[in-house]
Amino acid sequence: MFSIGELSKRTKVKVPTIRYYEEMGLLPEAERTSGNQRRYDKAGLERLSFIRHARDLGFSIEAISSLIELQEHPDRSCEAATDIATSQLEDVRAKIKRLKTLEKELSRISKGCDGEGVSEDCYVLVSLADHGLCDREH
Amino acid sequence: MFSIGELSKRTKVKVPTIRYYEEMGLLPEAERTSGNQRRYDKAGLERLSFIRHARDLGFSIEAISSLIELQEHPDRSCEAATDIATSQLEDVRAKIKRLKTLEKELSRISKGCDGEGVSEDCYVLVSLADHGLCDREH
DNA sequence: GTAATGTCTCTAGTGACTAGAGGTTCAAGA
DNA sequence: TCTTGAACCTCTAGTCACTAGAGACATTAC
Repeated sequence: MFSIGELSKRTKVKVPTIRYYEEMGLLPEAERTSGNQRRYDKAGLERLSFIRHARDLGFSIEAISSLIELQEHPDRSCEAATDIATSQLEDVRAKIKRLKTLEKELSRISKGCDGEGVSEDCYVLVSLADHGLCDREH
Repeated sequence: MFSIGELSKRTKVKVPTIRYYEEMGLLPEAERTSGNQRRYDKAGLERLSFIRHARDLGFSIEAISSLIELQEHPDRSCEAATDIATSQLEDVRAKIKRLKTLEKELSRISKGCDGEGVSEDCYVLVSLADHGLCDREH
């Protein structure tokens, strides 16, 4: 059994974040010492590692809740889990697409001014003011 | 002179968002009718279009504040503006990079399970539980 | 026994909005 | 001119996933 600080070190999840996950129901309520401090075991460590891994991959708290629920019922169909993963993948792909468009536009705008002139003539400011100067929709 | 609803239509920025921008100091306090309703003119329209365009490109409210400040002093050096744009571009590139790593990992994980089995054997759940199964750091 | 560090709960703040309540003003038609 | 209904007003609170800080209590090492 180890403390919340120890769990934090091992998982690299900050202490207040662990408490937050407990409050959100991602972690079960931890056992307590007589002095009311949380104590964790291997199961707690594994659960938090799962959460951290999923968060790193961008899954929402809500999605992680569903994934954990499934994990706790090993006999259920895992369709929901693959659905969640697929939709997360689609989200990520959509974000990449949008960011690439932004990148092109920002790069074009940035190149338009070397920062040595005066703001009146600055291509950055001028192109923000006039959407018509953009190459494409974004 | 036109109303906030009209301004909203023309810029495609929602009415509460316009009020929010005013509160944040991005828009100057609007003129009011005798009945206390906001009225805008061409200058207001241009300013809001600038903000909207910059937000679409992912600039923060704070960054936009600085850009507007520069815009209002046409004689100042525009170095700060190009700096802001460059750093926004770097941000976007960093995000793309991270998302691409996620995409690879998510795609690998997704492919590992067709959703037809039972959650105990689900590769999605198993790989979230065991970071060691990942191809690379993310 | 004492001091340092860790932990507890609770509240409030972040960014960029969004939603809703409850009240007032405006513009168009009868 | 009156009425109706849409648009407008302010204010508060909620979103997401934390993060920061206050003030009090517990644990651990010496």
